[in-house]
Amino acid sequence: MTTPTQPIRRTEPPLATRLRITLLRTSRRLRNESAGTLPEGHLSVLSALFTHGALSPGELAEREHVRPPSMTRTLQHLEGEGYLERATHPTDGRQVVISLSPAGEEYIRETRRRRDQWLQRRLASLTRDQRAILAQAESILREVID
Amino acid sequence: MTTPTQPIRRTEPPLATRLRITLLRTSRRLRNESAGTLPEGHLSVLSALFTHGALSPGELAEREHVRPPSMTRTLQHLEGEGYLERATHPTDGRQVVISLSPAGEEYIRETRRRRDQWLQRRLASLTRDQRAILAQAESILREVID
DNA sequence: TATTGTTATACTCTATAACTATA
DNA sequence: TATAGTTATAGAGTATAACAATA
Repeated sequence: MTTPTQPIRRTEPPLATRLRITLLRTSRRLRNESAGTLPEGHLSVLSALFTHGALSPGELAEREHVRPPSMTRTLQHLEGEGYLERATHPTDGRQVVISLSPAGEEYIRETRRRRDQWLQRRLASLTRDQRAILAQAESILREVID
Repeated sequence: MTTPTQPIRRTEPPLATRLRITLLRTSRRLRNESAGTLPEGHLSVLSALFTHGALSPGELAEREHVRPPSMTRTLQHLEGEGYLERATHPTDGRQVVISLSPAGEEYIRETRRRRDQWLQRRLASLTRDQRAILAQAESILREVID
């Protein structure tokens, strides 16, 4: 039993809708590419340390939008895997200073390398003009989402 | 103690790297927009039912890349919240047919509406030419990631 | 007394293994 | 005997509450 009064959709969805679908689909695929089996939240901690240098557990918890006890456990795991180094703050004995170990730095570099490669393989078939459009679109998007 | 031999980076990163950063950042923001507090995996189930119509638990498990017992629990929760309807297969008594309730359909519609609105607000300040570039970029990206 | 971080404990989501019902 | 789904149980990850150490 069909519904003959319902017309087949011919109009293109709005730009925001098209972007939502394609951006979320692309990011899902990108996130699958990784240097190992660390969950996304743990990877995100390594990434923050890679980008911003040494941070305290409290700063990491706030930045990653998790509670301090959750960050404690995440850091314990990452330290056990050898991805982190831990030091005491030079002047404030309460604080702990977390930084990436060489292995942690390599993990994040390798993950980014793999994600870039995944994308690059898909961009390889494009023309110069198509790449230019993607480059311009990236700049536009980066501007408006900040 | 600085490293004076290390030059400040002046060159633009490659296109794939720029896209990776901006697409992942945008998708993270988009995923924050939702009609409620359902976790991403549950939302994804509603979305699959919205797009593909009625599906069995087994089909949903495969499509969502989770194991059948996990899907059973997800469906139990979503059914308890009133987002699903459950029926027995007309010819195969073993199978269960899952479909969206009106509330489930509204949940997914509202989530998509909010995400589109979030994006739309950010696209509002763009020129016609900038929108055209985003539209072309979306088509290009959609082609290459499929 | 306030702040930083950890430990204790519970809840959620997912997994593997074992079980029930139907084909 | 094989298939679809559920129940039993365990393992991650995150949360709140209580605690220890330092400012």
